[in-house]
Amino acid sequence: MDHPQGISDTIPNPSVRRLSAYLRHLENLAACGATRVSSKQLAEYIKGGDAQVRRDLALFGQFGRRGVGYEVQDLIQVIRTILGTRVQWNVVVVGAGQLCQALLRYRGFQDRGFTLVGAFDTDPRKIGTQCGPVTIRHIDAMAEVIRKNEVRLAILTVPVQAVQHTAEKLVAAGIEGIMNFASASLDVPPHVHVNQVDLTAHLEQLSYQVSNPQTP
Amino acid sequence: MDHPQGISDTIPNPSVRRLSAYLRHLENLAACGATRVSSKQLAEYIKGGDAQVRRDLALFGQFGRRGVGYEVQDLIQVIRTILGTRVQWNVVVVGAGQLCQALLRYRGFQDRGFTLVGAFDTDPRKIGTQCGPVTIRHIDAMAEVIRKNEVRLAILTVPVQAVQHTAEKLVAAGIEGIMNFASASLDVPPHVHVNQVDLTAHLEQLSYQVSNPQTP
DNA sequence: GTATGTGAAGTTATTCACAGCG
DNA sequence: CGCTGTGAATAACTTCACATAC
Repeated sequence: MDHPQGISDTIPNPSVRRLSAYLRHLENLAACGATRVSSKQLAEYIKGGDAQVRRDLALFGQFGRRGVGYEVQDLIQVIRTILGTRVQWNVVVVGAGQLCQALLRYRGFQDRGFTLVGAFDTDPRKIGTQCGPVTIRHIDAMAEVIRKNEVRLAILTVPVQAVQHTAEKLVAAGIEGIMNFASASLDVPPHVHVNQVDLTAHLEQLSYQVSNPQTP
Repeated sequence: MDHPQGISDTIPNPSVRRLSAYLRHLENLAACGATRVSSKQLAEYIKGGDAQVRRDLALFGQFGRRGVGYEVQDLIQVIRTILGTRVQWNVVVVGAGQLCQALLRYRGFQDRGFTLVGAFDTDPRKIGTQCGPVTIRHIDAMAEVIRKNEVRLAILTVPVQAVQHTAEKLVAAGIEGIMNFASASLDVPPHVHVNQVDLTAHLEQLSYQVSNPQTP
């Protein structure tokens, strides 16, 4: 389906990823009291070209002013609308290790549209522990928490052996998006989206880049 | 410069990222005792096509056997050679919060070529704390640790306001690659590589995907 | 039969460059 | 003038399809 104006309803994946980056910079600018921003400034933030930025933003409408730039607050709202984070998302964390604790205590999620409403584990020693704003509960209580809080997103920080099995529980409970920190590919139904976060891979990319200096 | 055989000495960025994913799957396979793998199997892991996998692997030589597949151990060695992780890298962490603790206690880095040799902060209450295998030290001791251990990579987990200033200290101490968890773009000399890790962005991608079901 | 390696074709994404508006 | 929005050109990446080897 085509939109009346030249607005595509299918946004290229690289653009969607960059939208998050723009949003981070806009948040920083807003915190500093800036009201306007140019494609040039946003381009510097993502270390890309200004044409790239304008293309990305033009994908879903025209709200820059020629000769002037973009309104910071407007752009924040527009990007949050695209990303779906003008509404608050409830999120659960499964696997109550150190990483889970770090995530639960991290302040940034809340302001950006994500509320961590529960954390689960099977280890009896962890259950009952208070961790930031939530208490660790047994994984058997998970489905109920997900249903009652209309949770659609989950963060998986369980060990690699447990990850597929846990993902299945999440899917059965109605979860539609999973951020997975374990190094295993999840087998889930097509309507469930998985986002793999591999911290080792990030170090490996650096190792590659540092070992191959010609790489730009 | 061209290589004698059809081997490019410049590997496309998406391919380098996939190499890490292949490596994770190969590690899993090796742990299960598998000795061979096909492009089809690797493709399933990354949810891509088998031609893609073969292209990626053919970028740096031919070591599959037609009609058979690839040797798991060989492939592990080859990919680690490309990524530069057959040698061990010493890494420091700056910013001794919860995330730092999670990273220091994470077992996966060591086996994959990364040894965390130090962690630093400015908060006097944190200094002296034992955290996994290392003790938190004052940031003034950082340059010496980096020099003595020939550290080239660093992980930044300091708050966003401190990040540029801390990055400069790292660069001055000779660091060449930075994994940055703060939502700010670092201004560093061109020989220093930065890898931005934005956990909020990952949730935003999921939010977008879940909100736009038609997206494949 | 099975699975790789790779030209050729196709697709997607980025950059150029400039018209158009403030 | 400055900065956006965008066709047109370019570059990057992916997929097809098949010869080749086991």
